[in-house]
Amino acid sequence: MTGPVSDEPQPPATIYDVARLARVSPSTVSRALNKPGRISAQTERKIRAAAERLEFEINPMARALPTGRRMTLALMLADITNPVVFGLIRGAERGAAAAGYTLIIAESQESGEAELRMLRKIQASVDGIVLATARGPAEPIRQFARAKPIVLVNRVEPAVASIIPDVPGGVAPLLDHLRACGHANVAYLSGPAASWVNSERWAALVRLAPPLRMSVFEIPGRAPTMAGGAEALERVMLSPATAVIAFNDLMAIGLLRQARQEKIAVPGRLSIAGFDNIFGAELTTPALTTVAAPLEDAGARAVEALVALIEGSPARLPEMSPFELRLIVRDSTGPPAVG
Amino acid sequence: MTGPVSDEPQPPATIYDVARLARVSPSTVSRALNKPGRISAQTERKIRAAAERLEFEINPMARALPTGRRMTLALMLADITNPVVFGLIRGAERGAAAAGYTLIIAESQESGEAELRMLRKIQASVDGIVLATARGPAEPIRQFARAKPIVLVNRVEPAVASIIPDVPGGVAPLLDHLRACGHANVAYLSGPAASWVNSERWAALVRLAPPLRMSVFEIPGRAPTMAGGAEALERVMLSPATAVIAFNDLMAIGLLRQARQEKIAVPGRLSIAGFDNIFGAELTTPALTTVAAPLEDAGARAVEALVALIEGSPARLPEMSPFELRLIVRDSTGPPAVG
DNA sequence: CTGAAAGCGCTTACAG
DNA sequence: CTGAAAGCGCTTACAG
Repeated sequence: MTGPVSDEPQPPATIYDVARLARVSPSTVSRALNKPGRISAQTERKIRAAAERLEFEINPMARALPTGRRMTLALMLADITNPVVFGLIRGAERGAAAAGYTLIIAESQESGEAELRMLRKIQASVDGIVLATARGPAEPIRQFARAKPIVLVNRVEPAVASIIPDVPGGVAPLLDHLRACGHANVAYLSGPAASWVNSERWAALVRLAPPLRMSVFEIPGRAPTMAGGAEALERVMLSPATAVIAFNDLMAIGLLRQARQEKIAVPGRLSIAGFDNIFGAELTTPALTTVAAPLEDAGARAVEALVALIEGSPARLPEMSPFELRLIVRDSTGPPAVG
Repeated sequence: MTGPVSDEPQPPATIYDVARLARVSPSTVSRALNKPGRISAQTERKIRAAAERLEFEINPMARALPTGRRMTLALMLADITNPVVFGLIRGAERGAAAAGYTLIIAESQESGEAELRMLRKIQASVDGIVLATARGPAEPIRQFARAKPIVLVNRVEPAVASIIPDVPGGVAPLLDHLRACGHANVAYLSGPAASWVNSERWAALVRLAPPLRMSVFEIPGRAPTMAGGAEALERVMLSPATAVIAFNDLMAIGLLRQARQEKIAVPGRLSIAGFDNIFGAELTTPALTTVAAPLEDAGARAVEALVALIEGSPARLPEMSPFELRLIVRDSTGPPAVG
């Protein structure tokens, strides 16, 4: 009396329905669907046929309860509207799908407190978390990592798995390029103080500039956005800089457009470079010189590492080599005009 | 013997832990946390204090089982890398957070089959689905909508809630603008055949062009991407068109850049317009004329409607007025050069 | 290889 | 207002 599958809405089939149709016990259905091979071939066939007929899909919530495995991962971002995160999202999404996990996206809105709140809230819903642009203090993050698999992107904390860029490897060629163009005074238009990448980039500049006989100084950005970049123009023009390295492409584009609007020649009067190579960086006039990061790849690798952490031996952190940065020279950098 | 909260990783507290600490039964804890007011104020205070002390966070999977409420929504997209979806994602994310739901993002990769597969897969994990760029056939979608709350964006199906743009309201001003510039032959560089918006735009052109004494014809796009737009240039130049309306900004930008590369004057020889006003549309040279859609707002409204469907009376569909489109004239459209 | 039973962490009629 | 009990849909030792 199971009846044919009708067109009318029906509650989704459970393993009990499948069991009844296949004339076995629910436990056997569970085994057949989870560990193929541990069951007689014939029984398994019967069960699969029944499951198919009833369009059975396992209820992930019900499975999660006894096993603790939610088959869900979270990607935590500081700001989902920044184009830089698209690659990360796409890569993480692909990686999660490949490993059979569902991905949820969470946003901290550039706030360390919101970050912690979200972390706490989603904790019970996910098996692990990729913390892509952590802004919060170190201690809570470390504690979280002890309780639940976490992979950091663009940040390092002792005893927490992380995947980071080879920052000096990206900054050096950029600085070389600017030096070769003839720049001696370079401003760094900085990003969020809580950003690890921001500090690292500044540190790399400080270390690499002197040997090249270049001066560097920081112009603090108000926000890592186009508006933040545009606002900085005034201070840039007051400074001795002939070239600006911005924390990210968004700021670089904002600065570049503001300069164009004020008839300041780019790159003649001011060379401008960014980081990330976001969508849009090649669309500006002049097209933006930038340091590209393989973010999609990084997102995928972060998820892979996370899955390894979840499914593997909890003892040791996965090995992760830094990802390579690549200088893309376009038209927004060049020799300073003389005079 | 509950002991102080230690720094070491501990399994998350359950309502049983809270109950023990507060010296009440688990049922009372559940009530106190879910329906404040139905419990004596004193007991409730005790329970809240205990919950706080243990950093209790309700286990959403466990709650979902008896209630069927997962507090999770899905946003289903055709392509997560298209910048046009960012607004949608952001709006949906905000809407979901505001209503206390978690959002998961799913991607169909422009395939109707993958769409159905994903739909089936996530069904048990979510309370409802925003289907933002449905590409699949109508019947399965309608069936799904009968079993589970669904809100369509950019598509209509009988008896399924949906939120759509006022397409003619966006196409008309664009056509007027091109007519005023002096264009008589306009090509429509089309998008995916399965896209409702694509058909509607074409339909609007067909209806609105003749009264303006304009000719329109379709040039089929291979893909709704920059590459798809670039590829179309050859056929555009073979045609009598002096202006092209592209299915979306991505295609318009691809076409525009290809034209620039081949030294074809934009807008002199070819005026180009797109739809959506994505990030990047104002960065091109010339800046792109486009029809902007309030996608963030649409995403938020779609989620609101979905939540209404989930929590409200299941009988009637929420009323939803179409969202307004707005022509943004920039520099990629203008009078055709004579000769 | 297969089944009966207990349990995952909640909620909610049902009593009191 | 509060508690004991049953049940949500699974999984997994434990027997056989």
